[in-house]
Amino acid sequence: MKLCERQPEAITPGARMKDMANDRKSELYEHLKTSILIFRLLPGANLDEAQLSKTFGLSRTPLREVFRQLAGDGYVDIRANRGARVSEMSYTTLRDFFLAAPMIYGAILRLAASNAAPGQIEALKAAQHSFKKSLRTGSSADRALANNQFHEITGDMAGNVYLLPSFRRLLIDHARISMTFYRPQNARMTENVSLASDQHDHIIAAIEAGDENSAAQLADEHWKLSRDQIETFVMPDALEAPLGALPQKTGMRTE
Amino acid sequence: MKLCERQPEAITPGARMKDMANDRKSELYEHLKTSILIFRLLPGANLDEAQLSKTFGLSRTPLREVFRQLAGDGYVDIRANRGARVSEMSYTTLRDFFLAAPMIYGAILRLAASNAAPGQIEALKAAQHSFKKSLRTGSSADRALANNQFHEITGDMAGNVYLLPSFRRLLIDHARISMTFYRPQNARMTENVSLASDQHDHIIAAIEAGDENSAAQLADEHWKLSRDQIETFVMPDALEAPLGALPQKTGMRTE
DNA sequence: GTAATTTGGTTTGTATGCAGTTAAAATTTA
DNA sequence: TAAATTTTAACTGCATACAAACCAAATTAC
Repeated sequence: MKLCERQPEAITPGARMKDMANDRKSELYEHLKTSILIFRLLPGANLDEAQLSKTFGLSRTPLREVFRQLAGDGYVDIRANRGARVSEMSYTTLRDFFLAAPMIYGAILRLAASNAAPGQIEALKAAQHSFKKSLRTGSSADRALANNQFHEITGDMAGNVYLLPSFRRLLIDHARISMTFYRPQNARMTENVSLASDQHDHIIAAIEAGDENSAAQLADEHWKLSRDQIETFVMPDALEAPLGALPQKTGMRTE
Repeated sequence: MKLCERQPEAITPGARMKDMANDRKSELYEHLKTSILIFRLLPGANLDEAQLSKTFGLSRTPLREVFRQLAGDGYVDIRANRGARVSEMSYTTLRDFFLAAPMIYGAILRLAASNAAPGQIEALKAAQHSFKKSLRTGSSADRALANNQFHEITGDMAGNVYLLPSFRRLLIDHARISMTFYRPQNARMTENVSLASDQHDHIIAAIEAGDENSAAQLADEHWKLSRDQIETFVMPDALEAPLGALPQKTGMRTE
């Protein structure tokens, strides 16, 4: 969404040539970002400077600056003398995720409802349109990216510079976790996704009405649905285990 | 605290030469970090590549990578073709700060109490020792840095990768806000700082006991004290205004 | 005299070559 | 054959040179 050093001003035909290099840079950023979000690049994968340098027509210097930015945003880790790798997802990070997500998501949607600008609401509706389309015709990667886009906009609406870093970090792994666990064949999952889409509509309505409390409650419901979807994978129907027992896991100790 | 690409392994005499460049890099990072925290570099100030390059004996390439990292951590902003500037502190960011800080601080201290490792507790005690020393003999910059160090360690204890980005961002501006508003001549302020030190001691005790609820409550009290200190500056005694009327400001609208 | 434009100097962005480091293959040795 | 050591190839980090963009002062046009 944002490459912090470039605001997407109107591109005049004459300016297109001058911006080529900068475009290649943000192109590379977007490419790597989406590749990581949809698991085209798996956690732990090495980013090959030489190859990316060739395919994107950039020398290694600006390439490495993009790596640094991706590291700052949480997409990759940089280790001394060993290049950049896609940031890992371990069992402990999954636990961290379950602890942090409900709190941050609730706060972001609450703030979004109280701060959203008209233009942002239009952008959110457009994102929701894309999301619905991806449910009908797209791959699960399309779905994950459209969903990611929807929630990134809610983050922009909230516009709190202190909450956004954590929110963005959560969105990265939320997309990746969804890519891991989503199975369109599963009946419950397709139903859940349809429910999620409905919740998006309600979220838009709450934001448009400036209804903070409603937005916060919807955030909670939306989160719980997403959590259930993960649990549906972790504990599939065939086992016929009582799903009601699972939520305790959220608070358990792993150490 | 951390320069993400280097873990401080034991430095053998023979390895010193090899690490020189890397040391200059992390030295530069620390220098800029502390300079920004203690207002030696003011918000909006330009970072001069040429001059820093000379004074730190680094070429511009690694220098710019440090800029990128500082940008990722929230210390500076990088704008296309216009270099790096110390990140701004506006009236709206102050409002964002007041909204986000209580929530994040509470979560971090709660997690710190449940996760802290013995070595980290020792580090926290050492940091508190430095903090007390800075109260007696140090400048207000020393005090801000020691306090920052104390809270950074609590963040490490919590160890939640999704909450840390926001927590670190908050700590940056908490230090800067303190530098703005702290006046050691003011009697109430010196009393507040002494209270803060006591609270640090209680926080250490709660963490050592693994008492989550107590830690969370102390976080709340510690935050409120800090907030009062800011209010003491915003509405000084001389005006003899009812302080009880002020807390509403925390929730007011600025748009 | 004011506004627009050009020009020179400064700063930022990129490419490339070299030096240092790591990882792996090949050789030696027991 | 297995372990240890040397060699070799590939990759990462840094410095420098060059190109592009920006800014401000000076010139020109009106």
